[in-house]
Amino acid sequence: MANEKDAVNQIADVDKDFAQWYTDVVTKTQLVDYGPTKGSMVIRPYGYAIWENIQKELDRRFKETGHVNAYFPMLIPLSFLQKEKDHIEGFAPEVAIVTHAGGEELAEKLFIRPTSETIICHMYQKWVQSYRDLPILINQWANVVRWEKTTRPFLRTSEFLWQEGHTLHADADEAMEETLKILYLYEEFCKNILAMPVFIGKKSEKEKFAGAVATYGVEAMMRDGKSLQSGTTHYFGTNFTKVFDITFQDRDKERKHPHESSWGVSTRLIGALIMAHGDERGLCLPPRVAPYQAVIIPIMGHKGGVNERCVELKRELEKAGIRIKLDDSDERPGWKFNEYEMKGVPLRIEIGPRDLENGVFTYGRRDRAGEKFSGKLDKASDEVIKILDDIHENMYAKAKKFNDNRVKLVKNVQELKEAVDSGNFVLTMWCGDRKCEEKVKELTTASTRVMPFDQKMDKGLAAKCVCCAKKADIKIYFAKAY
RNA sequence: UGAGGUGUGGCGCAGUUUGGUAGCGCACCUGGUUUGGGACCAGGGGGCCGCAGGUUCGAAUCCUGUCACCUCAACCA
Repeated sequence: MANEKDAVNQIADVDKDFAQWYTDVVTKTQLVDYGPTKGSMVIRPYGYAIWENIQKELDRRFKETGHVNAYFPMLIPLSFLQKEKDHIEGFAPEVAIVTHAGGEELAEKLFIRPTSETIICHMYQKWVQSYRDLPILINQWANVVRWEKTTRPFLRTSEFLWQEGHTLHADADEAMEETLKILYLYEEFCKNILAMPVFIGKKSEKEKFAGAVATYGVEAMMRDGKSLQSGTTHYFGTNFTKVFDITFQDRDKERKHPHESSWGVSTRLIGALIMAHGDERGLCLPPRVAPYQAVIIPIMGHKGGVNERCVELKRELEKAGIRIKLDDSDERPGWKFNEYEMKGVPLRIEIGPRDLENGVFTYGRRDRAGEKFSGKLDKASDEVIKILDDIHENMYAKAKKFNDNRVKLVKNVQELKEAVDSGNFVLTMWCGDRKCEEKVKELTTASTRVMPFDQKMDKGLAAKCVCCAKKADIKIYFAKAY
């Protein structure tokens, strides 16, 4: 941890050293701290509160679309991992294995879930007999462990928190519909809750999940122009249901394998919103997930009933459903202004003797730092709700504009390289050959992100592959990725 | 895994080249004055220098090993 009380002067310049800025911000605002084992992080209360708000909003959406929550074990027999060939190849290198327990070596070793397809399919096999048992629409909130070579708080840690939905359907169409439904749900969530515009679409064969038939991605642009995969949904077909021998008897009396979908987002979303909205002052939290949506700072609190009025206002705003903090500590106001800006609190309310005389509150918005505004004290809760919504809209609009300005249409590898090197996504045409994808990666370090659903030809593009210049009809985003 | 860097009170760092009683700023504690963009005065507490060996009369400093973290690259959900 950095100096926790005098940190704002110590965060790196966001434009000069973005990586250091990120590390500084996540530690100095007390979102997170490093754990004692390799790549582990402690999510501190200020960071965990964001996760709780994300959970609340997502969970409500899952339930509204018919899903239920369950919990499966973290330790899984090693043999389960080996059933699906691509799955084991994809995950084996990063799986942690438990070999001893109870003071003895285990007869069958256990692995710590890096994801739960195997254990969940094992259980589904017992639960599914008839078409009447379908669909199964289960989500799980859990931790997973993946032994990564390099780690960064929220972006890639050896253990992280996520939700994973695993659904079974009687036919392919329904499973695919589910896969896309959740993809759009994630997009809507990112927009309306995180104020973060995202790029959605289908992943290339190279980038798809180990064991999936098709993978769809939610990609977010960070302010260094790199992409962060912020969520994925997968259509598994019958890949797992076959190897786990899950069958049901259908209306037509035939025994069939159900079709499966799976989808997830993780604490990486916290990293995404930090890097999408942050600036030179530190965090800038979207109001709908901010631990405190507003902070009240009394000025000369002992004078003229200022403190008392602040307490009253706090109660009033709480009653209106606003997450609010009153900071009546001994620090000076200027110190608090800077502190809460660094911590990204969307709205700062200042109340001093002068405000009380005029029946107003003075406020500062994090999305327009430096400016000051004034609102009517007797209508505070209505005003605050309006301001918070406006902050959300403004943050989204800012981010959208940023994204739009940083998507470049390119026709060859040279243009592609120049664009991604100067912090852009590119939209281009691709022939579909994996070799071209790999070559671009080798030459530019940029990888394919998603193929947007709108495949209509852009005026600025030609039907020739960005790499081999042969006929190409796939429109796709490339970007450097986290 | 490759290259580079860093480990010294809670945090940020100096001290290591040239071994000789561990220092600075912030934070913290006590008292007081303060309060509209990071206050001030006075007093005070806290570290054997990542860890393990070795050299030496003597090691934060030299040698060997080891661990952790950071950055870049590779890999990856």
